[in-house]
Order: sequence, then structure tokens, then C-alpha cells
Amino acid sequence: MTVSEPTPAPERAAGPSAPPDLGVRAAEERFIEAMGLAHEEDRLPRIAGRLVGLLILSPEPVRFDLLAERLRVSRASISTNTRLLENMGVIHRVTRPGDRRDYFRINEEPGLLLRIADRYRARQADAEEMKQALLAKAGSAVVVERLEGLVRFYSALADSLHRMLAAMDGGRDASRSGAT
Amino acid sequence: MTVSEPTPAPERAAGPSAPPDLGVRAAEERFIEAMGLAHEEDRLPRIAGRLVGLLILSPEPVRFDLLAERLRVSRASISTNTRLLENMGVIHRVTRPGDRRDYFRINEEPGLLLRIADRYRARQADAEEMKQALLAKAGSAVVVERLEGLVRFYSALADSLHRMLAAMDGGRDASRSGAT
DNA sequence: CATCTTGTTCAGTCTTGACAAAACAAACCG
DNA sequence: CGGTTTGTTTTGTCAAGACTGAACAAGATG
Repeated sequence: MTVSEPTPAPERAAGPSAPPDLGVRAAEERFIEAMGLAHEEDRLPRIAGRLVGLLILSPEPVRFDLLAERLRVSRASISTNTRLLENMGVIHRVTRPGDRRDYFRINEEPGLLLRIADRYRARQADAEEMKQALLAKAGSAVVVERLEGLVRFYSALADSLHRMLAAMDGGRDASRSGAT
Repeated sequence: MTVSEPTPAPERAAGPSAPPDLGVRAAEERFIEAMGLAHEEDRLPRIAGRLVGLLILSPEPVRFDLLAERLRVSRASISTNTRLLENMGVIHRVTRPGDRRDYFRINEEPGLLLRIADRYRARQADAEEMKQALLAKAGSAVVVERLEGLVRFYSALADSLHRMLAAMDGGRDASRSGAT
């Protein structure tokens, strides 16, 4: 999704771009790398994770080429990964009238969580299907119980996620948590 | 962990080994593959996932070489992946007096879930650390709020997992859910 | 129009990791 | 002891995918 922003904002931000307070800067570096690693665990490219980290730390939308510069990564990678994250609903592309360049900001709505919940739902379905097959043919009771446990677990987890989403959504002023 | 089993059990089981009811067999095949895929998403080798699936469906411990045969995979792979899962606490190696061979069964205690919860805790810590660094140096309020949202989210998720574990543990007779 | 800017796509390189075959180790058996 | 069974470790191959530079497309701009 592409969002239009009213104010050009005099290109100065309290984010990870402007004032290089060295202590904070180092913490930002660590945080960005941590997000890179964390997202890699979720099978996303490391650069995508770093992008998310950087954008979480940026109060203002960040320009395309600044992303490449700050992460020391090719523009090609920025293009690929921003589009990926955009499609996943994790970040937004922001355009401004009279400015040909693209900016990006984190999506304050937690988009990824729904995806996680869906994954658990799918596993719940796998277990459920297997359980039904066994019940129809009188399979081992132990195994049926195990599968029931699996189904319960995954559905509880998915429910819990959905509830959390709902709670966070009502959470603050209306926008909440750059959740990933 | 290696567990010793009392009964040799006359090598006959209602599991995926003995009675080849074709309908159930096909369902088992699907379930095992689904587990393979699901665990691949969690960054485990596909074979490890299939092993988990097979063992969930097996009421009795399964012999090492039968695992290789059933999954049509080299003994080397079985060795590597069983050890991996064993270290993670997902399966148990079972030995029997007078039998030199190794057997494996699923761990009824959900071992992996703790690992998942830990992962979320780690992310919570990342966000927390970044937030502290910002607070010390008066960072952007928006960003601090985002980080607080992250911290809340991850800790809620980890808590929820722990609670679920506790609930399932008290759940049935004492052993519960071959959770993965 | 020629040229610059900005972002995308393509082709190639490089890394990572899964898997298997073979060599190996250890325990048992005769 | 030599030979067998059982599992492990090592070595090599292969595939997937992340990342890059270069070519490309589409506007702007002089």
C-alpha cells in the first residue's frame, strides 16, 4: 500500500539519521542487527529484518536511498526487500507531492501477527485431519490423544494471538506497536 | 536423554508400522509430510520434522533402522536428526535390556514450546534494551512508544505460552500432547 | 532530444545447509 | 582374534536463496 503524506517535513529527524549521539547510535546498531537475526529465524531475508529495525527506530519516513546508505546495502536489495515487506503489510511506502522519491515507514498496525496466527491454524488443521482419519478407522488411543493435545495447543495459541491483536488494537490512541 | 524401557513388547504396534490400512496410511503420509514442512518453517531440517510426525503417530518406540526405512532416508540422516531432536528434548532415545539397538519415541512433555517462548523473551529483551538507551538520552517519544508496544507484545506472548504449558501439564493423566 | 534521477529486474556469484556414501568406532559374537 | 551389527562422523555434492552489479524502464528537466 502506498500512502500519501501531507507535510514534506524539513528533512531533519530525531531518528537514527540526524544526531549521532554515540551511545544511542551503538544501541541502534545492535537493535537493528538483532531484528535482522530475529527475522531471519522467521525465514525472512536478514536485510528485511534490518529494514524493519531501522524503520521502527525512525519517527519519520526514511528515504529509499538513505536506507541503502545507512544499511550499506545495494539499492537492488532495498527495492526487493521493501517490496516484500510492503506486500506483507509490515511497512508502508510513503510518497509526497512534488517529490519523486519513495519514503518508507513502519506499519503501526501489527500486520505480521496475523500471519503467525495463520501458521498455527494450519498446523492445527493438519493434526485435526490426522485425528479424524484415525477415529474413522479406530486407531491407537494414545496417538489420538496426542493429536487432540496438538489441536488444542495450536488452536489455543492462535486464539491467544488473535486476542492479543484485538487488545493492542484498542490499546492506545489508535495506532500501536510496530509489531513484527 | 536416554530412557530405559521395561517391556520388550512383542514388536507389533497399532502405529504406522503394522496394519497397512490404506486410508489411514495415506493420511499418515500426509501428516508426516506436513510436519516436515511445518518444522522446516521453524528452521529445522525437513527430515527432523518428518521424524517428529512419524513418532507422534507411533504408540510404541520405533527402531532406528525402521525410521530410515520408513522415511526412505540414509541412516546417517537418521543419526544426525535424532540426535538433534534428542538434544532439543523433542524425542527420547529408548534402550532395552538385551537389545543393542536404539529406539525412539516422542517426548510427551512439550519440550519445544519452552524454546519458542525463549525466543520471544529474547526479542522482548532486545526491544527493552533499545528502549532504555533511548530513555537515557531522551529519544523520540513515538519510537519509545513503539518499543514499549513491542516489549508488551512479546512478553504477553511468552507469558501466554508458559501459561499454556502449565495448563497442558496439569491437563490429563500426567503425560500430555506430543507438542512440537 | 539528451541526460539525469529514481526505482526495478535480471544474471551471476557466493554462502549455507541438507543429505548421502563411505569411512570409522564400538560393542558383541563366534 | 576376525567378522558382524549398530550407530556416528566425515567428506563431498547439490540446491536454495540472499545479495550485488549491470542493464533497464519511466519520469523529470534542461
